[in-house]
Amino acid sequence: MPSRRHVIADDLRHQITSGHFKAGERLPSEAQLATRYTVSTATLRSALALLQGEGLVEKIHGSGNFVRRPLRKITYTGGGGAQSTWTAFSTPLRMTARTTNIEAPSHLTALLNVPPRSPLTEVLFTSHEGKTPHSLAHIYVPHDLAPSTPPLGEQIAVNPADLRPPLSEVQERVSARLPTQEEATTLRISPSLAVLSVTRVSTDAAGRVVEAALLVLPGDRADALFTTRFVTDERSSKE
Amino acid sequence: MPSRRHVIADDLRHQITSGHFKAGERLPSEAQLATRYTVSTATLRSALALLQGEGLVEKIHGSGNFVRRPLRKITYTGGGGAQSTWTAFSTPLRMTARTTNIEAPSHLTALLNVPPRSPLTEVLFTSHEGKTPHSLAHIYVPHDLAPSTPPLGEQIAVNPADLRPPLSEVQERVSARLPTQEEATTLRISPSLAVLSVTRVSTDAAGRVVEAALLVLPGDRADALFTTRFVTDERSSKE
DNA sequence: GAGTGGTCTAGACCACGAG
DNA sequence: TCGTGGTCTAGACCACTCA
Repeated sequence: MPSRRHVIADDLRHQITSGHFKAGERLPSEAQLATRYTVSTATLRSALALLQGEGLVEKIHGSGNFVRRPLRKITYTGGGGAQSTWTAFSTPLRMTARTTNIEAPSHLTALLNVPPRSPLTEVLFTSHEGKTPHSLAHIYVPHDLAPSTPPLGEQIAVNPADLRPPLSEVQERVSARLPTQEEATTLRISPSLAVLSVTRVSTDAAGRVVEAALLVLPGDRADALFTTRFVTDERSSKE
Repeated sequence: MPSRRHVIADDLRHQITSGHFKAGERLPSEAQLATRYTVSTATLRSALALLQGEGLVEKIHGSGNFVRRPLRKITYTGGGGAQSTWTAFSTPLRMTARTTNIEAPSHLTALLNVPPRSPLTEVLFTSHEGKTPHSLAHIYVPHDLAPSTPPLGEQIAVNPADLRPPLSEVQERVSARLPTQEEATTLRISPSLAVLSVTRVSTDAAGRVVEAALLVLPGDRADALFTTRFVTDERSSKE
């Protein structure tokens, strides 16, 4: 049984995908739409909430509902061996980085395998496409391993594969969840739009954790790709 | 500025995590809770919606709101080299499988690299812990490669690593999104609880796609783990 | 200040579940 | 049948944005 909000959401979705409402454009106000569909504002808002969860609409308090600009999909390449953590794009992403020295908070000591309040270098990365934020990364490196020259915008920070004593292992834990309020604000996404969260821990040959990275990617415009190749000898070496 | 629904959600969350409301228990009816907190039912429901998105509460139409039983977290191990797609658990998971022969629908031909309407064997897997569904998997295998003895409940179906001509590559694409209505129903999760979606494509040495698997895991009780080890010789061979 | 979305109310009626 | 959650209304008032 189709509820009104679904019917309205379907109609609006069609008008958006068919180009009747263009990318970046402001939709009519909720009051106008409610009148047009002869529903109450509450019902209309719940229809918009559906589209918001799909990443089609962005609500901006005080100014309106906007058709979300469909951004280039980004793919995070796992395995730690890529040239850069972010794959290359035809349109280069603009990156901003902020480096801080902190003392390891409790939730990081286990991850980095360091004593509490060890000195760390934290790098906060944000990638943008145009004006829209695209992804978020917190990277933590033990202070004595941090590069003296802070990395610039070309690639995402610490790139352990090339710069460092050889890594022995990169472990990436991927999960799906809703964004925290802070993440939703920074990424300018709906609190109801799922994000992909990647926790990457890189270990060197000595077993020391060289880097921990916490990445947050909006679910509608990013995914992660992991490729495993097998040795095609008779010894199918793995593990 | 804390809204009422957040205050209520915080309070209920605390009562759940502190054990005042126990796992599996039914909460007071929405009308009762609304009275207790002196808010309208709409406000109370929006508070419950927050908890639902966190996976703390399960709503069952017609019978009540229940504290969701915190299930064992499952970890999907990537890389295709694990003994079974699902790692072992102290409490074994119950698996149910349903095998069907179908003709490749359009959205699969590209994935499997086969002509339209090729014969495929589809295996639909559901894992359960107790009575609660835990994960969902659609596995597609070209019909002539399908094992004659349908796989049983111990491990997830087609396990290419051991049974088959050696694989050359396993590619896993991971994304985060909200569940479809069907997935939400099957997994008995809230439509607002993010799921982790894994598309795994296994290729053999001849470049033929041997298996495609579409996995859906509830975000609050599953994550995926990818481990990459590097050769610790002087030749840091990768790529 | 005018217009927008955000929160909330106090109801009504419908659909589902279990006894 | 009865109690539950699901949908919806027609407002009110508040908070934010922008000219």
